[in-house]
Amino acid sequence: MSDAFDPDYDTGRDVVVPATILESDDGSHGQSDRLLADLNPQQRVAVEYRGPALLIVAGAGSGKTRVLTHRIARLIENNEAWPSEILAITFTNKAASEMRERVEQLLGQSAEGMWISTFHSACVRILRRESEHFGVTSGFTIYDSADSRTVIKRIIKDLRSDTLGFTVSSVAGKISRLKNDLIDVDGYSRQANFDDPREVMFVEIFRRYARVLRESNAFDFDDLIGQTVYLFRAFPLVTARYQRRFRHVLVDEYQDTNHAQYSWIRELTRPVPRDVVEQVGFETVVRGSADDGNGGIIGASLTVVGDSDQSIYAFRGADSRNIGEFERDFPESSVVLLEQNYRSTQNILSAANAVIANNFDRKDKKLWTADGDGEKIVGYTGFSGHDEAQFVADEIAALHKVGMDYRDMAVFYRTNAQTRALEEILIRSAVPYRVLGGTKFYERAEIKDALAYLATVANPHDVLALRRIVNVPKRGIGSATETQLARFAEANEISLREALRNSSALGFGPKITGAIVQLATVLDGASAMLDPDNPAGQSSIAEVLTFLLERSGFIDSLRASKDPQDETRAENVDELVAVTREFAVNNPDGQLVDFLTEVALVAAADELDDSSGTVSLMTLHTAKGLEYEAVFLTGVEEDLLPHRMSAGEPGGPAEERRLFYVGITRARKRLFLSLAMTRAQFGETSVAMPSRYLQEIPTGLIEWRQSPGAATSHGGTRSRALNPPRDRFGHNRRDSSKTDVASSTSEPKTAWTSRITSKARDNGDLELAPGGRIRHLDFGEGRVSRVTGEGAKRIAHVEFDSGAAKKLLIKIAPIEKI
DNA sequence: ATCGTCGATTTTTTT
DNA sequence: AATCGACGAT
Repeated sequence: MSDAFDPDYDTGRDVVVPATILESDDGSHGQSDRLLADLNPQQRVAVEYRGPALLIVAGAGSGKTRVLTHRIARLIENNEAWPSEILAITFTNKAASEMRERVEQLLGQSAEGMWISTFHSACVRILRRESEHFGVTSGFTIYDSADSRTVIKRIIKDLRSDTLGFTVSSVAGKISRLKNDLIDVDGYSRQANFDDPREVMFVEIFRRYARVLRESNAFDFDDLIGQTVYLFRAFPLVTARYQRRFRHVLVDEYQDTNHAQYSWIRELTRPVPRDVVEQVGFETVVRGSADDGNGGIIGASLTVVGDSDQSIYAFRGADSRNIGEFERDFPESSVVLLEQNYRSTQNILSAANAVIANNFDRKDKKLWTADGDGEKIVGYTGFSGHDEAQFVADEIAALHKVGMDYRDMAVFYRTNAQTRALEEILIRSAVPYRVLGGTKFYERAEIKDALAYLATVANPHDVLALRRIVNVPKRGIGSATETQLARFAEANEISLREALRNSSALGFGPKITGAIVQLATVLDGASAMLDPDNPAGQSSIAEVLTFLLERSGFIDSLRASKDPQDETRAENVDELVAVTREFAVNNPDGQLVDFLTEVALVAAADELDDSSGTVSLMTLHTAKGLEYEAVFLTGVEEDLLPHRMSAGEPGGPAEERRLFYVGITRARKRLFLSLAMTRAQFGETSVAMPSRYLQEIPTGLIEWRQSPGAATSHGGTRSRALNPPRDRFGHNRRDSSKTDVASSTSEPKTAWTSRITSKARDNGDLELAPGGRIRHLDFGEGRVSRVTGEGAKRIAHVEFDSGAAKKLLIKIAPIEKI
């Protein structure tokens, strides 16, 4: 995203009122009717209403994105606003790009100049522009939560605060909550009780944390919002440029905004008083409608869309009261209610309505559809998590058989840990799937290492990044050496980076000194490659990254390693280089910091690739805002949904219910609710109880393939009668006898386990290494050339003696070592 | 400084 | 089950 943005730019061009505006007063001109034609009456009001503030209460699937995009398009098409006067805030990057696309589609032109982005992206953009007002440079690093935790971990260790019961997560959570409430160290200490040693310690931790970030020229996620609010409040003249530019502010998922985000919106939509206008001395005249008639500028028009029933982020500071109190906060506001649902069948909606009705402190709202009841919700109680997973896999296969695309199906779960069983079974059942937001690509250690190299180049002050790579690959720089370097830097008041360069003065052994100086040279060399004054010209990000990876020895150490996983890691790093190239194509003017920003702000749902043709697996949180033809909501059990951890928290069970509600309302045609009677966790198996939320669904809406009661009282025998095995997947038939033999020793005498194991062979963790020989049932003997992938998805690349080269999924391929 | 082993601890959700 | 940290051996 190139930043050719200037807040003063082009808002004032429109001193002449376009003729279309005069015409539009009676709402009857032809051109824009196209934008209203396919809207219901409420949606129309939401699109056409003009006023200082509008709250659109949009039930699930009621077409809120449609309303927002049409509203924006209409503002533009009617010449009520220039594209640059629009600011639309969404929750994820995916939602933002989707909205941009749809607006462009409606307008038939590019939406250039509009800001359609997430809170965090918008804040980064503002902060980088205005960084001169802070003690940071525009090249600041963004610390993700893992980075924050690393910093906190070191502080806790240094201060030995674990003796007072401080843990990384408790401190990280508290700091995050404070920042979301716009409370900084000083603000906190003002009301802290200093008689309490824990309080004193916390203040000290908080203070050090803030200092580390400041010295590292870094912001954490929460700072991005909080510091922007601070900027808005402290520098009215700066803020006025944004307040003047953005005449129409639209916010999606308003129920998930926290206090900092709320304040951000508040500041941005404030009127600009006359004296500020005069001080700034805007060169251009403001659009007539923004003139308050007294030399000032009226506040921007604010449109928020939300549904308090879908508020599922209270745990991290989201305050759905923001939506409840909108009318009080913005006195001249209006409210539009969207209840007609265009997504799901009535059976699904009735279930959702019945469940959410149990939350008492809500405005009553009932979703309805004109599209009929549809099929019943299917319920299934498995005996174990694996049995449940098998049900999911079977139903997916059945749906696929009758023509449903894999990409139209999704499996939801409360916790990421539940993916294990699901993945195992889906692999065995040959169902193509993707896990969204599991261990993300950018969270892998080797990727974070490579990115840390880039971060040290982009931001030489970034101590965390430098410390991360100082001994990666192993250079013989252990903690002792590192501590000495840090002390040296502090004593001489130089940066750690500078200390590295001058390390020969420290009297380390020649080997270590050489390694340190070599690292400093590589980093400086990379910096030079990006120097705009470099006579050789600036290098691309990919070139810099490749330079760093090669000269530092990082990539070689991975390639030379004996650990077979390092080969995969090297491939991941190569993949990262490819990502930088792709970034350069999409962002011709993109600088290194822009790349690092983009990488830091990707969310789980952003990974979604609609064209992938696979079933999507994700947590219920990630699922918000998405929809699928068929949805499998798994693990509907007590202690899981609602989660055990939510029980103690005030409002916890209600929030969990909303989570369940969000899951239900993602489904268009088919909804499957499943649970297991026993679930493995911490490596132990415990008994699970059906979720209380299940009882809240009218019994007539669910057709139980195996009800919780039946599963308990009749053991496994009943399940097969009710749920006869379907035939599919003939490809393993030939070695089925072998599988039976292998599993017969340990197989309990219940029918349900055999349902799973007889399906496909399982080589489990068969160890294969490059160079090894194997025999394949069909292809004969061959040599393994390499092994890629991890866990259940490990793939052997085999060159068969017949000459054929094949890639085989190790877990299920009919192969054996020879 | 690095590697290996043992034991503790973990799992709620994420921009 | 799997990761992480502490500790001891090399």
